[in-house]
Order: sequence, then structure tokens, then C-alpha cells
Amino acid sequence: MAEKRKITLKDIARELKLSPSTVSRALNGYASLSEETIRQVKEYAEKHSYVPNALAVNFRKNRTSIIGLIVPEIVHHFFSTTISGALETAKKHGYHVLVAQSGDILSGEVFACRTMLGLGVDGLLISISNETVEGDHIQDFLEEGKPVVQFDKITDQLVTPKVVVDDFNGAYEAVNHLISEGYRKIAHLSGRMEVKNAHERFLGYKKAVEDHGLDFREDWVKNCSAISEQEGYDFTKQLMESANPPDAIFCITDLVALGAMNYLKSARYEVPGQVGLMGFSNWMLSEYTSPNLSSVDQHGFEMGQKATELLIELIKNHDLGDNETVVMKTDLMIRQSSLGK
Amino acid sequence: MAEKRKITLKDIARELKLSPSTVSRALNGYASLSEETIRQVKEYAEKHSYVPNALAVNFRKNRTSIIGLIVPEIVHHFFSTTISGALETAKKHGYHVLVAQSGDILSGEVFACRTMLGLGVDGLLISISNETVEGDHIQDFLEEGKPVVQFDKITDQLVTPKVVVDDFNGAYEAVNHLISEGYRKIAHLSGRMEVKNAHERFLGYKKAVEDHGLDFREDWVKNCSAISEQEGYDFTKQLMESANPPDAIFCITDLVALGAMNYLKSARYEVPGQVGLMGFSNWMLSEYTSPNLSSVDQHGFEMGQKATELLIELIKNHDLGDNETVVMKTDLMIRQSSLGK
DNA sequence: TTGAAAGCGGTACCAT
DNA sequence: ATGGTACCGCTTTCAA
Repeated sequence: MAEKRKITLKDIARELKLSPSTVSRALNGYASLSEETIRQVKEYAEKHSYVPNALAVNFRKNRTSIIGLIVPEIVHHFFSTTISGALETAKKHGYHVLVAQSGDILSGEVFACRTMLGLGVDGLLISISNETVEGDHIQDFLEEGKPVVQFDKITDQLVTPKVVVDDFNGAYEAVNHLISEGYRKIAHLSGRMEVKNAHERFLGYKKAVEDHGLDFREDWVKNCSAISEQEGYDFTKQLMESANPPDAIFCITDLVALGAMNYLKSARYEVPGQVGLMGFSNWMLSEYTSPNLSSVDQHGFEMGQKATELLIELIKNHDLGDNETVVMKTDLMIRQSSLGK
Repeated sequence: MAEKRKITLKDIARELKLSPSTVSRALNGYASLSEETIRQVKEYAEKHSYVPNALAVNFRKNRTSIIGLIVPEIVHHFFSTTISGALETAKKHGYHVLVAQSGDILSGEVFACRTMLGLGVDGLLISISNETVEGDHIQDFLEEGKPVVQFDKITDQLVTPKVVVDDFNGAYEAVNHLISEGYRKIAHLSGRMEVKNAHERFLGYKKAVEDHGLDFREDWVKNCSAISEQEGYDFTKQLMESANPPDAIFCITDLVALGAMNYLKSARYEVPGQVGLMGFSNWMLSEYTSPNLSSVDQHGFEMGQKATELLIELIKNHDLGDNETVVMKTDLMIRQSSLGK
């Protein structure tokens, strides 16, 4: 495999009878060089399509222009959206993104952190796993002077900037909307309360219900531990067949809402009308169900962008940042499933 | 930001009064070293938590253990699935993955290729954009001795190994299945015929129809240029309102099939029964529609794995590979929408 | 304005 | 079994 030997900076220097330093300066646009020399060097470099050896530059400068990005699971609409945002922003600033998934387990996250640190990324973007508590493996980055920005799934154990969704408010507005559409008996298919995002959504739901003087009933709150369509279906069935069936359901995610919708349709409930339905996350699928599913958009793309901007800023300033938290506003996506009773 | 200065191999050598070469050998498990020396070095390294400088190693060995991965669009169930497979396989072999999206446009792809090449990835996995024809920017990798493996969306202009879905056969089986369920007038919502995958699916559809002596009608084939839900809806409406309405529709993707399903339901057709419906891709959503959508699984995860395995093999063998094409079998996912007439 | 030279942190060849 | 040392390609003092 005869790959053509690439031309180096030294080659140029030799050919042009200049010193490597001069060539380096000319190429990197330093002052104090004669116009003529610069022109000459650039022309030669261009003509022989000189490309600096990134490995050498990185080694010398002790940086890689690579950002590490760890999410629980790539195959997940929200996360792939945040990744997309991160990629766009990184590109704009001349950074590359190394992606890894933790599989939502601690060992996977630790492994990803270690290999990324070993490779010498300049900083880390991370949405932690469900199992992460201490976060020593993340702390390691900070101790090497590499900034970390947490997003979406975060832990307060680590002093890093954070970008999170305003789950509380998003849920509050969603439930408010159901109420304004005339629904009064609102149930909530929640997630595991130990998970911060789920808990916040629950609190937002509760606050909205109470602010309007409506009943908050424990038995109208069901915990979906797997956040699955099946749970949505089953719990909805359970709720509707109970002595006190609700007239609206606010679901922790669109997938759960889809399960709820499937049950309601199969049991011949009118959605909306008899039962109002709200999801959360605004997955692509919510646009395409029938009826369309109302949801709460989390602006994943913008989150990825914001987190990446913060990180790159820190990298450039050689700063680790502090505990600041950026809260991303959500958007109520009112479609059909939540319309007037 | 006082990051603690990291200990280097030379530090160890000096402290232990050994030469750098000896320490290197001890750490990398070379033979011909006394047990004692090895133990001593390893102990010291462990105690001072020595971590080799990856940048230096990469520079010296002229490799990065990084694979570049370019897809048209990350936020797409199929691609995120292939990425997931690629990540898993890369991890297993000690490789990292740099991800970029082309946005399905040539300029984006060229940019991604250039930056990745500049960074010094060891090889490239790519699913090309719709606009890619010549592929000189990809050829550049080969000319630098870096192997490339194409997957899913490929071009034959480049001599590289390829991993593709058996679109023809997948489509053939899907239509076969509709026929075996009793449907006889089968329409096809296709994609743009210039796109290879779309064309193959069309050919598979046509062959199946003809093999069974059924009518192949041009007016039962509709081109969805955007592959959108809207097109699925509109073309299905058009088909069903025509003089010769079909009794089954094979759709180029699940999203299009969803549009078809939404129209059929709104127009009170029974699915299945009056109209049979098949999608393609087996997106997550197909499991959750009602009725469940029958589809064709493309094994995206396994594709990502396979492509990555091929690439890593080539990298390790310092080989560019040839034109071999691995064809991934598809799986018919029979759910409700295609069941008996 | 330019050059000389010392590294960055390893690896590997050539000695011994 | 171990040491000495010349690099890898580029950047960056320091000197001229």
C-alpha cells in the first residue's frame, strides 16, 4: 500500500532554504515576516498541498480540539437531537466530537470517561447515567484541568456548569393547558421519582393541579419505571377502570402517552373530549399519531448547542467554570390530543 | 487552574535510575527484562498513577485509534442505530469514534472528510450524501493509506468495501407477504428512483408483483421525493380515490406508511382487511401505531457493527480492501397492518 | 526579519 | 537484560 509520503514543514524549509521556524511563522500568519517570504512559503505549501500533521501539532500544543460527548443512549430521539446540536456548534468552532454511550450504566460511563481522558480530549459534555452518584470518573477531568459541562441528566455532586430543561415549568404549563381546556380530573403517568427530571415534572404537575384548587390524588399518579409504551397502556387501563377515572392524563414522555392513547382508542374513549392527553419531549412520533399528540418540546438541539458553547468557551479560557446552571425553556406544542373538553 | 503536572515515562526512568527504553519496555510488557525490573517499574508507575500521554504515543506511532464516522443525519432512527453498532464494535477493539453529519449535502460531507483527515483518523466509515457523485474527498483517505468502508448509502465510484441492506429482497419479501395474505392490487409509495436504495425496493416490489402474475401498473407507483408522512397521506388519498384503487400499499419507509395509515383510518378503511399496509425500516414507531405497522427490519445495529469490524480489520492489516460488498439480510416484521384480507 | 536549537513524551534501533 | 539516543513534525524561545 504505497501511500505517498506527505510533505512536511521541514521539507518546505529545506526546499526554500529557510528555517523551519520561518516557515511555521509564515504559515501561521505571524507578523514580522517579509511579505515576500510569506507569499513564497504559502505558494509553495499550496502548490505541494502541504497539510500540517495534526498529530504533531496536537502533541506539541498539548490539545486535540476534540470534545468528548457521553450520553446514556444514542438511539433516542432526544439525545440524538442534542448530539446534533453539539456537532453543529463544535464544527463552527473548529472542534471535533468523540461520541460514546454509557448504556445508562455506571461501568459504561466510567469506561467511556477513562478512554476519553486517555485519548486527551480537551473537554467533556456529559449526560450522566441513572447509576451515577459520586462521579469521581468525571471529577478526574477537572483535576486534569479539562472542563466539563453536564446537560439534561445531571448531578449536583460535581461543580460544573450545567444545562438543563425546565422540567418543572414545562410540566406546569402542560397541566395548566389541560385545565384551561376544561379538564378537571388530571392524572399523571410519572417516571421514577429518584430521577430528577421525572421528579421535577411530577412537582410541576402537582403545583398546577393545586394552584387551580383541583384534587391532587395519589392514586392518579402512576410510576412508570421503564417509561415504556406498555406501561402507558396498562396504567391508563387501570386508571380508567378505577372508581375515579380521570378525564385527562399528563404523561412523563410521548412514548408513555402513546401507550395511553392506544388504550383509550381501543376502549373507544374520545381523545380529546372524553379524555385529554399530553405527552412530554415532543418526539417526532407525536406529530404523526392520530389524533396528534400534544407535547412539551425540550429543544434538544439548542441544548446541545448551548452546552457545547459553554464548554468551548471554558476550554479557550483555560477555565473550569463554576456551578452555574442554564435552564432551557420548554415549548408547549398544542396539537389535538389535549383540546377542549 | 493548577492542574497537577503529570508524571512522564522519563520521570520514572530518572527516579528509578533506568533508561527510558527500559521503562517503556517494562510498561509495554516486552520480554527480555528481569522480573525484578518489571515489577519495580510497574509498582512505581502504579503508585504515581502514571498514564501514558496518548498524544505522544499517537504522534510517534502515527495513528490515533480514532475512526471517523459520517452519516447524512444523526437524528434519524436508522442512522443512530448504525452509529450505536459502530460505537459498540469500536469500543470492543479499543477504537474511538469521531462522529459527523453531512446534512445530506455534498459540501457538508467534504468538510467533514477534510477535518477528519486533518485530524488523522485511522479510517473512515461513511454513508454518503444524496449529492455525492465523484467522491474525491473520500478518495483522499485511500490515497493517504487510510481505509474506508461505505455503508447503506454507497457509491460504486469508489473502490472500498461496502455494507448494504438487501433492499431488493426485503421489498420482494414484503410484497410477497402481502400477496400471500390475499392482497392482489398492490401499490407502491416509492422514493426517488435516482437513490439506489429506493430503486432497489421498487425493483423488488415489481418483481414480486410480476412473479405472481399480478398487474404491475405504473399508476400504482407514486414517487415520494421527500419521504414524508404528508406524501404518504396525500398519495394514498389519491390512490384510493382513483378509478383503480389498490387493496394494499407497500411504502418506502415507515414514515410514509404512517401517512398512508392516517389517511386510511380517517377515510374509514379497515387496515388490515380492506387495505393491507407494509412499511420499511422498522422504526420504533411502527411497533406502536394502531394497528401495528408491519415493516422490514434493516438491522441497523448489526450493519454498524459489520462495517466497523471490516474497517478495523483493514486498519490493523494496513490494507485498503477491495470492492467486496456485504449484503445484510432483512427481516420481515409481520404485525397487524398487513394481515389477511 | 530570520535562524538555531531545544524540546513535547514516547518508541525503537543499535549497542553493550 | 539494559542503556544511549535519534527521532516523529511542529512550535517557540533566544539570539543574531
